[in-house]
Amino acid sequence: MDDTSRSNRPVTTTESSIRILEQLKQNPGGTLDELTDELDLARSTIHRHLLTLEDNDLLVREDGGFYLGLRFLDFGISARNRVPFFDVGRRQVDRLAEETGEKVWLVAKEGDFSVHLYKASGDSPLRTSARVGQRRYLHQLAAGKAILAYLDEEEFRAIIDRQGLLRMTDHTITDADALREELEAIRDRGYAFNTGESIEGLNAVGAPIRNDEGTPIGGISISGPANRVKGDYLKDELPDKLLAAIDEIHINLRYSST
Amino acid sequence: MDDTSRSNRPVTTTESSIRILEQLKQNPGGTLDELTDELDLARSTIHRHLLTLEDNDLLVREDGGFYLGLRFLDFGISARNRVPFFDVGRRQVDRLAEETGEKVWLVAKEGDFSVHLYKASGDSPLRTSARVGQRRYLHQLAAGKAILAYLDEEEFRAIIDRQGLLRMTDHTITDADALREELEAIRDRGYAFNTGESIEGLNAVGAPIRNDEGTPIGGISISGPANRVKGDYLKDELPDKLLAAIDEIHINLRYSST
DNA sequence: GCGACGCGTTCGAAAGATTCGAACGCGACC
DNA sequence: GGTCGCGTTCGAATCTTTCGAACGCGTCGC
Repeated sequence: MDDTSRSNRPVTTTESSIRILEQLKQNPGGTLDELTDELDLARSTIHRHLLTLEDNDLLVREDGGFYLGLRFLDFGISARNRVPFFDVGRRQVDRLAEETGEKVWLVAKEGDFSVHLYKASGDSPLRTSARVGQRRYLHQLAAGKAILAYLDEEEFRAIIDRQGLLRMTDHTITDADALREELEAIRDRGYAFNTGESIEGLNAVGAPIRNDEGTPIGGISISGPANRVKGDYLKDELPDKLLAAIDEIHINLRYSST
Repeated sequence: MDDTSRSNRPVTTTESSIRILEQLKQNPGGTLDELTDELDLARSTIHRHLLTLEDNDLLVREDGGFYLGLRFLDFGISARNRVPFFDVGRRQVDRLAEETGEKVWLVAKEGDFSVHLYKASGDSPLRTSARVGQRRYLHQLAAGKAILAYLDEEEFRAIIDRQGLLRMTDHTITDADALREELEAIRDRGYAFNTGESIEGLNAVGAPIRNDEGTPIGGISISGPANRVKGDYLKDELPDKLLAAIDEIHINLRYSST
């Protein structure tokens, strides 16, 4: 561990609280004893943290278990609303979903990850595991690869170094050089494809949302089952519609920039 | 301060972190110096907290300011998804919005408050200040009053004692006895009205969602401008539709209960 | 009706992390 | 070239967290 030796160590108390919250997110309704088993902190310590977090409405106690408080929803929605392209992006996502009938996602880049901001489902009954708020690696998403393609080399390399290229399916690109090639193709086209790279049998097109300086800050993807979303529909029709939506967003961003 | 003397004091370090986050929610993009002014903590202390929170993706640094991280969205959506009636409730809210064309809210009771979980807008262009995630006092909402009406006397009294009856408009009920009478009427009817009690010119009907034991755990409200939403439409038509939706939810809750 | 179990709660002492204030670095602006 | 704004670093003092053990209370089983 290199963090341990750093002179400006993090605030470990806060980190303990965070770890408790993370654990409760993963295991909703956990009890004090369960948390003690899982967390390598003294029972009484965890208890004090729980009391504090409860006092601050960050967690609630129900039916003999602890749960994340809905106050997180306030913080979360608040964070989302401040994403500069959220409002415009959402409108375009709704429009795309209606137009295509497919599942359309709006995502934001934050740190090394893509965060799912908003989804519109069209009328596809497709039930994926994706949920608003989730973070995903950039390399395993259509919109994510589109974002990677427009990052400067330095940041791209840093992200790959830190996060690696985790394999999700047989089609996931896990080789840095192969990814570099792919990103070049994406830059040529202006958009990215995802053919079963995150979920087997799920195809998608993605394009980046970029700020005034051209830095990618988010993206949109249109996805559907591989047996229907393929061929010209996937290669031409969807990208056309997608790019039109992205253009709209970019225009709006230019005008509304402070 | 009576908290200070309590033997089991809260974890003050965590509370400092929370206060920093609250401050950043209120004042997005704040700088270290701004936070120092506002928070009565040493600059270097706040700095260490910021680093820690940043390390944990709870906040991000952008354009020379600190912002809440999108990780909160993950926590928040996660918390919302665990509300037992959320899925069913959302479907019914969508249906009601489509049926009536009005603005429909799904709320949950958490602690002393109502939390806005989900909204469907129908086609009303009405732009209220309400947002998903926000907390409101129970006494100033239609759904909130409906919830209060079915709480046991003990909890009702405790909430009023702790929170009081804050006035929002001239029509807000701020007298405990008047509220008691109103709640009795609500119990007779099975639903509650809100006639400009939270926002001048905004009327609403609300009904409670109750668990197996009859304890209210949430609610639904249908609201619209007073000049249109009034008379028989408000008094009969909307309540009928609302109660039908609530019934649906209750039936679903019975079946899906563990 | 008695004992054991699960769960949350409380306590005091020991140790360890947080807090503080001051000083440093860096860039931008004038 | 000086100053302002902002983030960063440091070491010492102290205040708080942490720990483990014990307590209270309800519930289940016998």
